Amino acid sequence: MKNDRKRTVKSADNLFGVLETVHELDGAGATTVADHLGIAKSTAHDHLSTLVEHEYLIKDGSTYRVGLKCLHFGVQAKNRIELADVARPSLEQMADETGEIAWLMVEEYGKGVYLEKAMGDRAVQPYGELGKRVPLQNIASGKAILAHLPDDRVREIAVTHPPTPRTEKTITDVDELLEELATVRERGYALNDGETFEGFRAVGSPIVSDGTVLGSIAVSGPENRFRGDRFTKEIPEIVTGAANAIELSLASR
Amino acid sequence: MKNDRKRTVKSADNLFGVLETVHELDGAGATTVADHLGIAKSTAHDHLSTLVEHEYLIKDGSTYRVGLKCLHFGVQAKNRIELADVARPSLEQMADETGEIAWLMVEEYGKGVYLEKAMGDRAVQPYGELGKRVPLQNIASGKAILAHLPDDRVREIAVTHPPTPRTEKTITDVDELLEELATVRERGYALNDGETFEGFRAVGSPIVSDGTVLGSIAVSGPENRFRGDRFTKEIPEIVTGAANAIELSLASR
DNA sequence: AGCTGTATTCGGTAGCTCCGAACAACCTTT
DNA sequence: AAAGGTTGTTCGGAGCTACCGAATACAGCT
Repeated sequence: MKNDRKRTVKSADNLFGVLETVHELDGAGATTVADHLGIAKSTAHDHLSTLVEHEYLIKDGSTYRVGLKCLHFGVQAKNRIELADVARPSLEQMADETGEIAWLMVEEYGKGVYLEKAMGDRAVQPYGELGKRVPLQNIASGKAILAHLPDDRVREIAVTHPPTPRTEKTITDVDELLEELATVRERGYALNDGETFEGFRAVGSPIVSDGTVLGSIAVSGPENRFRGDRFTKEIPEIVTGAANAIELSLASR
Repeated sequence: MKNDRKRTVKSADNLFGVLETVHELDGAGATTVADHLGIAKSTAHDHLSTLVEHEYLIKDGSTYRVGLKCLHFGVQAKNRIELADVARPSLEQMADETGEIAWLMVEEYGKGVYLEKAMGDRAVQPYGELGKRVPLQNIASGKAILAHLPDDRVREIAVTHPPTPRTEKTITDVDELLEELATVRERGYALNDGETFEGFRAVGSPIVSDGTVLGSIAVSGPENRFRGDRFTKEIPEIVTGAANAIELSLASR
């Protein structure tokens, strides 16, 4: 009934809950955290103190903030991903050629993680941030990745991480999604037409090696610079070209 | 006697212990972790499972590795530090002018954290990595920071985080350290003459604003390129110049 | 001074953590 | 292919602790 859950350390729920709350709110006090998690103030306080003692949080007056300790963990994980190194020059080239922002994304636990970015000279940044974890289904780079995962995994992800419908264009139906993914697979790139933010578009392409998808790259920008041939031909060509270049560099090592 | 420790969540010791062990060993299994921490295999296993459930670790066959979840936490903490943004151009300029590596460091919990780096065209990287936490006393950037902290705080740090003597030049005596810090304060920059690695030198300068030290910048490289006037005049001038530029940009916002 | 929101302390018990020992899975070795 | 070694994993239970609630201590208002 309720105890089919694995044998885990229960206090970790609260411990990480507190840490993640402080992160989410970008700094918070004991009461705020307690309310946010529905636990007693005193419990929140115990956990906050614990996290300070272990140097994961910093106490700034009476608000707590996340410290830098996690940075090294994340960087280590990122450094292990060969793709991040290899993709860097291609990302910069894409940013240069288009003037927009270029992103590198990988999948982890059914979510997309932004690993690298390169800013073009006209780049605006309305969404996304290094390390941010986002649903895969309603963004170009996410769909590029999903297109190369088995159907049942896609369904699983769609169920466990339903996207918050942000605009009326957000895809919510799984079958509709799978259909679009087939198209993506066929033509080699994915589009985001205002599904995340109104007036915001993107083109993404997967990085595939030995039949498995390692991640994806994408270029995004405002709709007025992403229309007509530029949206359906020029930029897709740049992005798929860059993806191919990355795949080649990966193969030759 | 032993219970003057604050009221904290005890299982966090093991939980973070396990996480940090996996990080330190760059991937490990249950037995390795258990031995490393001196706890029961089963306990290590429970905690590893817990960390996987919370998506902080990734299970790769039978070894566990740190995942990307922490990346966002660290990036948030870093983004909050205005200095990181402001220093970037100056770091790149230093790297260009010297051809070596330029670093930005801040202090947290008595340790130095590498926040940014810029690579010159001859740069070699023998030490340090983004987010890495190192003792402050035996590196140029660390001493630059310490020089602007109150003496008793320096003593406290020296006691709680004694540096592992890596070469015979490593300073271990606190009074000797304080004396050197006075010199640093006076001339405006700190030196590292093979104290961390044999044959490796560095020049560092603090970033001070309103009388408090926010962090430091440094340039490091092999001894054969860091000698004579270049080590005692040229590079110090570049570094202190860059530090001043950063302090000015910080003041005008 | 009073009031209203915070953070923080602390006693006590329901419930969890941790160990040890058994089991399982996977290898080398013979 | 069986034996032996190494690892990961499961599970019962004793002892400790995480959690709540109530009390207390601040801090900033009016």
